[in-house]
Amino acid sequence: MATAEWKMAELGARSGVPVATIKFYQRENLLPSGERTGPNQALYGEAHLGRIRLIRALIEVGGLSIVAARQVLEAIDSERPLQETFEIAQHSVSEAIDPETLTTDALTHVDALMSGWHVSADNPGRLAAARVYDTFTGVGQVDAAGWFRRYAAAALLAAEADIDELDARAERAAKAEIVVVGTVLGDTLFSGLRRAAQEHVSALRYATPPAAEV
Amino acid sequence: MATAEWKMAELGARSGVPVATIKFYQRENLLPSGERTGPNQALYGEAHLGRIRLIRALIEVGGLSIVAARQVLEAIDSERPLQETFEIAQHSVSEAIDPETLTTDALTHVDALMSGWHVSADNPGRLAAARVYDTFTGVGQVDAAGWFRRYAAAALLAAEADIDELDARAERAAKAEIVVVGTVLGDTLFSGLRRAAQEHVSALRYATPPAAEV
DNA sequence: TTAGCATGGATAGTGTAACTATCTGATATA
DNA sequence: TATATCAGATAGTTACACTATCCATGCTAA
Repeated sequence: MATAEWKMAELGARSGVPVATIKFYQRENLLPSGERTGPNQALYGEAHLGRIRLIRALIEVGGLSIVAARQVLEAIDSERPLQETFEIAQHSVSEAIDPETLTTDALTHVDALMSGWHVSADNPGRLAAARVYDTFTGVGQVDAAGWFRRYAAAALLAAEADIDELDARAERAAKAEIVVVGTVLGDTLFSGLRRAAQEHVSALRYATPPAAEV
Repeated sequence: MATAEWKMAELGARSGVPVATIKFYQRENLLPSGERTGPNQALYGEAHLGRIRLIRALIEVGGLSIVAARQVLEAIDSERPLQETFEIAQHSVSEAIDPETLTTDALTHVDALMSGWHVSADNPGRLAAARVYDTFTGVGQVDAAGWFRRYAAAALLAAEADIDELDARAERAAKAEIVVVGTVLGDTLFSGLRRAAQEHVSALRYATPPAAEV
C-alpha cells in the first residue's frame, strides 16, 4: 500500500498520540515496528497511522485493556477462520465468568430467553446475562422476566445488523476488522442510543405541560 | 425495617465482602455507619447487607467507579424528582464527552437517526453515539448508516422496556432503585445477550455441515 | 566537518484507582 | 482478669496505562 515515509515524531504529530505512548504500544506488541533504515532509524506510513487509530478506538472508545486489545489485534492479523476471530473478539470484550458462581436458576431463565437460539454453553454472553439475572434478583428486584425478554428481542435485532454488515464485506481482512470493531464499538453505540431513547420515551410518557419546567 | 443485629465481622461473612473493604466503602460514603452502641461498637442489619449487594452490583457487574457509584447511591437516597435521578444515573454511567471533539458530520448523522425523538442536545448518549460514529469512520469503515439505524431501532425497544418496568413500580424508592439498576445493568445485560445472539445468527447464516469441524 | 539535535530501544518512574493491612485504644467475652 | 474482637485512622499494596530519562548512534545544518 502506502510506503513508509515519516519518522516517529511525525507519526506522533499526525496521530495526536505522544511518541512515548507509541513506543509503549510497540513494546506491548500492539503496533509493529517501522521500516528499518539503520540501527537506530525507522520509517512509518499510513498503515501505522491506521493501526494507531484502531488501537485508540479499542482502548478509548471500546474500553478494552491493553491485553484485550493485543488479543483482538492478533486475531485480525492472523489468518484464522473468521469464526475464530469472532470468538476471540467476544472473549476479549467479556470478562471471564466462572459458571460455578452462577445459580442454575439464572442459567435456566436465560436459556429460556434464548430457546430456539443456537448458542453454546460457554458463550461468554450467555454467562454474562445469567450473572445480570443473579445480580438483579440479589438486589431485590423481582418479576423482570418481561424486561429480559424484550432485551433479548432487541439483542437479536442488533446481532442481525452485525452479521449483515459482516456479509457486506468481501475480503477476509475487511471482515475480520469489522467483526472486531463492530463487537467492541457496538456495545458503546447501543448504550449511547439507549440513553437517548430513554429520554425520548420518558418525555413522551410523562409529558410536561408546554411551558416545560426544569 | 429489620433491626440491626450483627457486628461487622458477620456483615462481612454474610455479604462475602472483606471487612477491610466494607470499612473502605464506609469511608467513601457508599455505605452508612452501623447503629452505634458505644464509642467503638456498632451493629448492622439487613439494610446494610442490601446496600452492600447494591454497591457490588454497580461496581462489579455494572463497571462503575467508586465516584460514580457514590453519585447514583446519593441520587437514590435523595428525595429528588425521579427525572433528576434518571439524569444522574445516565451521567454516571457515561463518560463525559466534550462536544468540541466531535465532528458536526457525526452529530448530523446521529440526529438523523433520532429524528422524531425528543432528546436534548447534551444528552450523554447522543454524544457517545456521535463519538462512535467518528471513531468508526476514522478507522476506515464506511457505509454503516444501516447498521446505526438498526441499532437505533433496537435501542428504542430496550428503552421502552426500561420505562415500562419503571411504570410497574409504585413507590419512589422502588422507582429510583430500578432506574439506577436498570440503567447500569441494562448495558451489561444487552451486551451479553447480543453476544449470544451473534453466535446464533452466525450459526444460522453460515451453517456448517452436520459433522461440524472446528 | 563538526556541533548539536533527533532517533530507537531499554529502563525506570508516575499517577490513579481500588482495595488491603497494620495500628490503637476501647469493649465484649470466657 | 486474660484474651479476643471492635471501630476507626493511617499507611501500604497491586494493577494498569502511560510518561520520562538514558544511552549510543545517526542525521543535519553551519
